[in-house]
Parts: sequence; C-alpha cells; structure tokens
Amino acid sequence: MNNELRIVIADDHPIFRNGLRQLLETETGFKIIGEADNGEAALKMIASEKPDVAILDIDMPEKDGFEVANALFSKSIPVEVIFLTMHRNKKLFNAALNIEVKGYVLKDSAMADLINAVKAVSRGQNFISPQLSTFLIERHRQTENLTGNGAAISKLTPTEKKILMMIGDYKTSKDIANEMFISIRTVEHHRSNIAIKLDLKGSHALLKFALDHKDEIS
Amino acid sequence: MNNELRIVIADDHPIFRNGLRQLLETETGFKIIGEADNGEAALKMIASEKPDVAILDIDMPEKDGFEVANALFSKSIPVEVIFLTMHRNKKLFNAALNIEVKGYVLKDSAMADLINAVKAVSRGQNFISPQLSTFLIERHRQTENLTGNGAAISKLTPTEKKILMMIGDYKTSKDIANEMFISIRTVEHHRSNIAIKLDLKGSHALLKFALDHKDEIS
DNA sequence: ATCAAAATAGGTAGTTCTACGGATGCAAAA
DNA sequence: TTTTGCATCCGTAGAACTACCTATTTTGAT
Repeated sequence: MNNELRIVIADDHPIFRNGLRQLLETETGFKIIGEADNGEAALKMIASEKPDVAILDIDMPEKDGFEVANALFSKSIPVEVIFLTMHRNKKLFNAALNIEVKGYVLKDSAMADLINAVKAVSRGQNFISPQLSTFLIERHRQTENLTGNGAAISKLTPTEKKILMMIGDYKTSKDIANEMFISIRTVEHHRSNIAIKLDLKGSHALLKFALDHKDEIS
Repeated sequence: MNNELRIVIADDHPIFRNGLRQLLETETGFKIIGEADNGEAALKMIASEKPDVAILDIDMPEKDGFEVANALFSKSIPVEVIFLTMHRNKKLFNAALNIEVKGYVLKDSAMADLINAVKAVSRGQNFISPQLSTFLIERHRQTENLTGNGAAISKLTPTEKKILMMIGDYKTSKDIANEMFISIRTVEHHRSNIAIKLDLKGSHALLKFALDHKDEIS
C-alpha cells in the first residue's frame, strides 16, 4: 500500500495556490512536493519529480493546462492529472476527457471535492465535479441511444446471449463459429433468432444493440 | 422565480429519514412536504402532493425506487427524481440514467452533495455523485482507446468525412447513396478509400471507428 | 414417457460489402 | 500546362450476412 501521495500544483495565482496548499496539506497522506506558476515550469517539475498527481489550472502563462497534459501523456510520464478550473464549459470539459485527464474539478466546488478527486485519481478512478454531470450524461447519451427494448434481452437463451456478446466484440459469424466449435450455420441461425426476438434488421442493428446493451447481457 | 422547493423523501429507515429531513430543512427554500417509508406510499404521496423533487431510496418495501420512478414517468407526473442509495453499482446506475432519473447520489456522499443535487435537478440539470463518474467515462472510453489513429481523420476529404458520419448512423451504402443522390459504387469507393486511409478492415471496423470518433469528425 | 424448448446443421436465394481492377471530368496547384 | 487530388461511375469475384425453409439431437419439465 502506498502511504504517501506526492502532489504537484500549478496555478498562476499565488494566493490561490497557497490556499490550495494549505487545504491539501491538512489531509494526512498528501504531500505537496512542488508548485509552479506557469505551464512550462509545471511540465519540467512533473517530468523530473514524477509526482503521483498533478493539479493543473487550465489558464496559465507559457503553456496552458491542455498543453502540459498533452506533453505529459505523449511522453508517457506516469502521473494522474486533475484540471482545477473555473471553466464550466462543455467543449473544454469534453476535450479534457478525450485526453487522459482523470479529474475535472471546478474552482467553486466544495473543498472536500478536490480532496476526493485526488484520492480517486490516485486509485485510477475518475472524478468529475457533479456540477458537470449534465455534460457527462449528454456525452453518455450520444452513444447510448434510445434502443428501447431492454426488457427483450431476457427472452434470449443463454447461447443467444453469448453470441450477442461476441457480436458486440466485433466478431464475425465465422469467428464465433470457430471459437465455439460449432457450424457457421448454427451461428447464423442464432443470429436470426436474436434478430427476431429483438425486432432488429441487419447486422448493423444487431451490432448496435449488442454495443448498447453490453452490460445488461452478461 | 420559484421561491420554495417542495420535496418528498422516501426511505424505509426512520432514523436515516429523520436525519435527511433535518439536513434538508436547514437549507432555506427547501420544504419537506412529505415522507414515506415504502414505495407504494411514496408513489401515492407524490401523485397527490405533486412535489418539485422526490428523493427516493432504491431499496424499499412494497415498491423499489425503480418501480416508483417508472410509475411516475409513465403517468407523466411532473417531478424530478433523485435516487439516494448506497449502491455503487454500475448496472443500477446505468438503469437509473436510462429512465429519466436526473440525480443519483450515494448515501456516503458529502451532505453538500445532496443539497446541490436537489438544486440541480430542480433546474432541470443532472447531478451524479462524482464517485460514479468513472462509470460514465469508462463506457465512453471502452471502445475509444485502442483505435489510436485519431489524427488520421484529418486526412479524409470532406465527402469521406460525411460518409463516415453516415456510416456511424448505421446507414448502409445503399441508404447513403440514396440520401446523397450518388451511385452505390461511389459510396463503396469512398468506403474503400476511408478504410485504406484509416487502416481498417471490414465493415465492422469501419462502423466501430465511426462510432468512436463521432465527435471529432464533425 | 412424453412433450417442448434449445442447440445443432444444412439448402437456396438474395443483399451488402470488400477487394481488386479501370475510367471520366474538374479544379487547384506546381 | 501538366500534374495531382477529388468525386464520380462501372465490372467481377468472393466474403459475410439475411431470409426463407427443413431436420436431428439433447435436455428439462410435466
């Protein structure tokens, strides 16, 4: 068990940075090993000190938070990044998630949120300020559309479920047949039955359904 | 501006329910207009009292939180629902989002979280306990990661991008041809070029890529 | 023991898509 | 002007899947 979390903070406002340090140091197990007041300095410090967690403001001189994070990831420096920002902006938020930023915390969040964020990302989990949940849900819904018939899954037999899952892994009927040591015709027959039970037409629809209901099949 | 938020709470543990009431009533503008210790009673109360927000436990006798929420939505009773639960469970969480539950708050969250949740949903926004953000993000990233070549998108011509997007909408080449008033062969030619540029093989891979990079193509 | 459901396998025809190949017109860049 | 990229269209072969069928074996429930 790792007993001490080494943290670097980067923000161009000294007063805010200081407050941040005070807050984080009250938490046992947290250790602030460095501060930076611009992106360039933050990058160098993180590259050399190798902290567990880096808390970055987005708006910084020299290099902004995104540039720093991108540089870190492209160099495969093993650090978890949290953006601490005042931007309640969907585009920035999505952009942050698309690179491997694990935490996105608003500056007007509860103090407890930031501490929880540090703990979460250090365990490899994500932490998003709940004020941004709406964005997250929208993201989620984009891919997770209105398929409707989630209940119909229960009508599938165990074999059909298994095959549906493999379809969801982008496998062809041939692949599935080989893996299960059965004939392609049998797989096709099951596909057909699945499609009938779920009222789907075409391999696209079948794949879409499999992807959308990945979790519920199991 | 609505000056008072009318709230119903439902949980089968009297002590917890009482604590909840104490907490919420300290917040000015919040008014607890009713309590229920089971799902059936909660449903009746909400239907008759028409509160702005209903805070529901998932595990309740008679009817569980899901049954109550489903009943409310199918009857189009205008209330925002928050699930307050100890379940850190991905399936339950996803299921809650799939019906129109706007808030999902863990019982071991900070007190402030619940209050913020009530405020958020009353404004029509979502509020998810940040401990659960990992679930939402995981899902989005599952397929998004190992594709690698996000940069290759820029090599696509405008027409190719357009077709790739339509592939991502589960359209066949025939559909696309009809919509764009061009020959199927042309669409297939574009598919082929897209596959070459992105180094993909098979319609599955093409569809997968289209789905994964939906946002970036635009 | 009987009956129904499930899993297995095949036939034939047709659709959709890939993987080659080639061809034309057009506009912008070298 | 020549070249290059882009968009358009076609032929042929084969793979993958659907949509209809039929049929056998296994298994579990009544």
